[in-house]
Amino acid sequence: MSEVVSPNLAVSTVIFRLRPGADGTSELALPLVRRIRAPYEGRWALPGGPLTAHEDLAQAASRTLLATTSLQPRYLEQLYAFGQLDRSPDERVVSIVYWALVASDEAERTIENDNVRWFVADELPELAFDHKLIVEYALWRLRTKLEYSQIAHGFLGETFTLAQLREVYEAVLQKPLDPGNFRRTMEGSGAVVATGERLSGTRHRPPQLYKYDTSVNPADQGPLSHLTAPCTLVPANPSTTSFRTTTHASASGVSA
Amino acid sequence: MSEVVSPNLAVSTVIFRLRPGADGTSELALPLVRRIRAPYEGRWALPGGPLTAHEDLAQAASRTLLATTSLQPRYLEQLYAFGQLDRSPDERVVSIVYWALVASDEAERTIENDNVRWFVADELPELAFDHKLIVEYALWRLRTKLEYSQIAHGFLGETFTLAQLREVYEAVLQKPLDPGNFRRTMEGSGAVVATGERLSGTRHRPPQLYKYDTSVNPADQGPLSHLTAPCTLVPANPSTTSFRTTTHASASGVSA
DNA sequence: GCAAAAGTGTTGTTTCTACACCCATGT
DNA sequence: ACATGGGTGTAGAAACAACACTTTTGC
Repeated sequence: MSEVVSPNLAVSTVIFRLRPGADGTSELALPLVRRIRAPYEGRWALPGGPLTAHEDLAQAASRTLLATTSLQPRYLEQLYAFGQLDRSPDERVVSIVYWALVASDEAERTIENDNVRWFVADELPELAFDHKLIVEYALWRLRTKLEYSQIAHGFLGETFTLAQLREVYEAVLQKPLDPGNFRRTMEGSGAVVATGERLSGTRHRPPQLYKYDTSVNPADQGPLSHLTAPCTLVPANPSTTSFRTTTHASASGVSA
Repeated sequence: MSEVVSPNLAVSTVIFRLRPGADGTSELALPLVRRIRAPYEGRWALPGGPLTAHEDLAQAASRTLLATTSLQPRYLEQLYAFGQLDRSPDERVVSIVYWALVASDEAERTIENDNVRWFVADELPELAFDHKLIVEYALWRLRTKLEYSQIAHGFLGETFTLAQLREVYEAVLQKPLDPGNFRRTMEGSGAVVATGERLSGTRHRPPQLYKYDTSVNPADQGPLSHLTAPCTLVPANPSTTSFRTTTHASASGVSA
């Protein structure tokens, strides 16, 4: 109803994590917060809030994220600005939406309650505003970008096995991948490098641990890489997986 | 200096056209407008203006575009929202930037004067604000997207020869393409369809005229295709090239 | 030994690339 | 006839996909 010249500006974020699913594989999940005022009171919505005068857009995304869900993402990128006239029933609101990835261990720290909850990405309740459309777009971007960039490690800890990495791809793309070809592709891209350590405690041959080669930053970000993806390099917490790591460098390592 | 909670919201557009270059090939050009007030008075800047309360983001882009350069683009898509704190010296301004393509004949209608001028894309003057960065990003997007989508016809008229289409690719990607392979790729993608007409008046074998198959809309837009690219389908004006078209359907046509 | 996943090798298919060559028109 | 780009054919290279097979651990 307001006749202000400059519409209200808000920032929201679609956050993704992977969590163990029912059938042994991982499934995509995202956190929603329940609205506590009109419009759409009681409905689930994306975490977000108004942009304040002295913060960046990405800063605003991080801040509202932390405030509503207490999450700190490992990857954060702008998704799209939504400004349809009718997206909010009363006032005119333009939302600049970000999307983010968090590692599983970080996601565990969420305090879930009546107003904050993780939902499986393709079993969402009715959402407020146009948030359903926004989530669909974010999902499309995630799936598309996974195939030509190195964002997958946003879901993982500092080190990981190629099987874990493959599981990320399989969960997001929703299709099985050939382990042999996957290994070759990953090692061939140079984006991933063996640490020399191995993971023991599995009931089979201990797999090698890998980490991302941060020096390799292929041209998939564009001239805005320094602007859009400052959070890509946020170091992960030490892995809190239930496996132990041993350090007997094997002969078959790629680069020691 | 303003302490408003909601920053000012502006919309700008990076518009591209192709025009005949010095060496016989085409070159990318974009229109800039001269600023007539502080800050950056006298500097060249992207066309744009404030978002008003009763218009869409894309509408605002179209409106300001028409007002400042009297251009109507054939393709319009959101590029990015720029919101750095220091991008304007005095007030806080968040700019939602679009990028657009116009056909050559449409571009001819620009009324160039002291305050509106086309510049070759990689020979720009000093620009106001962060517009240099914005143009670089738009250029990157154009070049990237050209390779996996069907936006090239945004530069062309309703019908065109494959040589004209190839010229678009060569000018934007700045590298020569093999005519034979280009033809096969284009025909194989199904995005382009022969009209049956041919272009006469050249001093060699008359090439076939093609048009875009509008029914083919591959999944390169995402769930927002209906939202982001409403201008993609704007029909072009009848071709005003200096060639004549004849209509003798030849036997070697692909589909009549 | 057996199961199970790690890791390597191989083969056939598809796609890409370079380039040769014929075709149809204007001059 | 000849120059010029339109249009087609094709052989080699590279990338991809499917799947067999060997290795190393826990049990």
